[in-house]
Formats: sequence, C-alpha cells, structure tokens
Amino acid sequence: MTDQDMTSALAPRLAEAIRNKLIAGELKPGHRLSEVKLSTDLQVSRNSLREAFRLLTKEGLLRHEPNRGVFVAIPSMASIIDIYRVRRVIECRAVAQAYPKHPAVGRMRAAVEEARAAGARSDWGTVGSANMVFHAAIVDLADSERLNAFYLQIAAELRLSFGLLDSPELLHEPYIELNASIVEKLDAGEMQEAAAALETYLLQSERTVLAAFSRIPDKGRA
Amino acid sequence: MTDQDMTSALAPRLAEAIRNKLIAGELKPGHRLSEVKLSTDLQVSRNSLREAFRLLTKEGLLRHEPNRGVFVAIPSMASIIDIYRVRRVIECRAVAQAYPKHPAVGRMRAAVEEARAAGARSDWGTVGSANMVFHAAIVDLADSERLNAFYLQIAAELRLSFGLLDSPELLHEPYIELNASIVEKLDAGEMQEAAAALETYLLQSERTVLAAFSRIPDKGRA
DNA sequence: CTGTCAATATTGTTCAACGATTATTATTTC
DNA sequence: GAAATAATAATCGTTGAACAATATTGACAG
Repeated sequence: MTDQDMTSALAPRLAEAIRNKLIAGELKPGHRLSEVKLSTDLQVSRNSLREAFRLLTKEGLLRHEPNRGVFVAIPSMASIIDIYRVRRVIECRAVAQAYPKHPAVGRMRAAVEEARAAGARSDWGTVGSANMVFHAAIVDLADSERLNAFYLQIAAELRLSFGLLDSPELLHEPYIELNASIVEKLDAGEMQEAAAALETYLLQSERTVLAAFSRIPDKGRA
Repeated sequence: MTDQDMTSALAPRLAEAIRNKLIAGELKPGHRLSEVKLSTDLQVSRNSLREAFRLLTKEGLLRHEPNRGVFVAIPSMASIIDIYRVRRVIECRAVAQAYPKHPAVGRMRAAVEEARAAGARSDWGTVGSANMVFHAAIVDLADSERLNAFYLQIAAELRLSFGLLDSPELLHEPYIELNASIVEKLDAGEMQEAAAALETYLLQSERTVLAAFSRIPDKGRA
C-alpha cells in the first residue's frame, strides 16, 4: 500500500496521504511538519510536498506560519462551533427539501445498518465511519457536487477535533437510532419533521462535543 | 501596482493576481495557461506558479488535465445550476435565521444604496459588484467564516460565467429593488418572508442566467 | 487523404543552491 | 548565577536547471 497508482498527479495524492494520517490521529494537532523530513520520509521532493501543503492549508487541516513552517491545525471551540453551524445550514436544508426516493436515502439506510451492527459489538470506530457516510449521504440529497466537496472538507476538519476526544461511545452511540429515525421520517415523506429532528440532533451533538472538548487538558497553547 | 507588499507568501498572491484576471475576463474560458509563459510574464519561477495553479484548481477556476496543463474552467449549464443550488441552500437559510440587528444588515443596506446610485447612471459593472457585496453580506448573517470563504469561492466561479454573457442590464437591473425589499423585510423582523422572497429571487436569477447562457454560441467545445 | 513515425514542445518531478528568517547555542556582562 | 547579546545552526522561500514522461506537430509513405 506504499506506492499507489500513478494515474493522478503527485500533489493531490500526497495531500490525501497526509490527510489520512491527520484524521487517523498519526499526526497530532500543533505538531510541526518539517519539509525536509517529510519529503525524505515520503520519498518526494520538497517542491511537490509544498504543493500538497498548500492544498491542505486551504482545507483548514494545516496552518501555515510564514518562515516557520506548516503545523497541524489546532481545533478550537470556535472552529467546532463554526463547523456545526455549517452542518446545520447544509444538512437541515438538504433534508427539508429532499426527494424521498433519492438514491442517497439508500446509502443512509445502509449506513444505519452498518452502525447498528458495529454498535452491537462496540466497534465505535466503525460506528463513527458509518456516521460519516450517513451525513455525507444527507448532503448528497441536495444534488450539488460543490456542496458534497465542501462537506467532505468540513467533515475532515471535524474528525481532527474528534481525534482529541476520548469516550467514543458517548460520542457516537446515541446517534445510531437518531439516524434511523431520520431515515424513517424521510421514508414517510415527512421532510420537515426529519429536518427538525436533525436540527435538534446536531445541536445536541455539538453540545456533547464541546463538553468533551472542554474536558481535555490544553496541551498545545501557542 | 505591479509589485505588491511582500507580507504574505508568494503563491497566494499569485493566485489572487490570476483570479483577478479571470473574473475580469482577461483570461477566457478554455484558454490554456502555459507554465513557462506565465512564469516569465509574472516574473516568478515555475514552481511557485504551480503552487498557485493548485490553489485555483481547487477553487474550481482552473481545470487541470494531466500532462496537458491547466486551462481556464469552462462554465457549463451544469455548473451554473449547481452554483445556484448552493446559493439557495446557504443564502436562504442565512436569511431565515438571521438576527435582524446583525451588523451585516448595514452592509446590505449600503450595497443597495450603491447599486441604486450606479443603476441611475447605468453603470452596470458597479451594480454587479454591489450585488456581490450584498449577497456576501447575506451569507455573513450566518456568522460562519467557513461559509463566508466557501461563498466567496462560489461567487468567483459564478463571475466566470457572467463574463461570457452580454446584456448586463437585464442581468442586474431587476435585482436592485428586490435586494431592497429583502432588507426591508429583515428590518421588519419578517425573516421567513425575506427568505421566501430570496428563494424566488434566486430561482428567477438562475433562469435568466441560464437563458442568457443558452444564447451564447458555444465557442469552446472540447 | 490517411496512417505512421520521428522531431519538438510541454508538463511532472527532482535536485541543488542561496538569501532571508527563525531557533539555538555560546559568550559576555553585570 | 542570571540576563542580555552575539554567533551559529537550522529551516523556510524562492529560484533555476535538469531529465523523464507525455502530448503535439509535421513530414512522409502508401
């Protein structure tokens, strides 16, 4: 799995590799990414790596300080609040005006099933991934590739914050059945009710995440 | 105005310079941007220029074809439809849940005044810019920097399409007073009515733009 | 006119270099 | 011994050149 297909350009592939390390928690927030070290580690030139850095900086996953280098972005309460605002704007509207037989609904249902199965065996990592798929499918109800791309970006940023939190059960378990009820309401054609449920759902999730976030000891205060 | 301040990094400045040329119509859709030519023209190295290209490609203003180079993105009906979907999702929601005394409302009002003045002297370019400011202020009602940044990107993409269209009066004149009525409704605390008006407004604008778009002779069919 | 093949130009990527800025260490001074 | 300062090292920012890989052009044969 080291050398991928060479179909696409190098910089986007590098960006994806680093992005995966970021959301997997292999690179901790605040950590500085040395150009020479990473370029030798990944066996690419500094220039190519810098192109990837620019991409990830634009995505909000890295922070760039002039003449000092790039650092893994440090999630803050403000960023979490901002991200949840975006989610409410996009997801609620997507649900409210959804076409009930939209193909994405099938993916939502499948994600619920997977989350249930994973929850039964306490596999909270898989529950989280299924939850991601669920919400990406919600956004897809709006049938906009730009919204889809934007949401993926936002979701990656949010996962960076999740990496700092413990207690994954508390963070994911309650939403399995809430997701299921959203699908039910959509199936019943009750889009407004589904959107309202999603809104309270997201507000609750935000509160939970912020509470968990406030409990972590601030290890990286620049 | 050639050499700007060196406060920020080179690549973002390059990207902005190219972006301005794009929305000003100096670079036409479909046109290929040669790395060597542009780098010599702008007095920068190829590597720095490539970093800027990556940025603009991610913004959707340039299109990247492997081993062939970067081209100015060619707007399509699909992209216009997509962009208007995004606008309805974000702008309508922002208005619907706006705080009537939000500072952005002041900017909306000022934009309306400027558009009226410019419209009186048939300065449709300024009307268009004021309209841009107006809608950016609408998005700002949601108080999310991520939404603001995303909207700016989308708006730049839309301006690329506008560059292809003629008859700027038809495209902008009707919306001066429609904008004014949105502000009035906001002042009156009638957020739902304002959102509904904005929705029909955006649907009408989309139809107008698509109609104008369908009238242009397709000069760039790859 | 059409298909083949060499010649040319452009992109993709790497490497080496150097000035500028920042971080670190050593030295001096009180 | 501690603080201030100078010297040193490390890193970034940007450039330029180089070479392989791919695409475009043009000549040529049938």
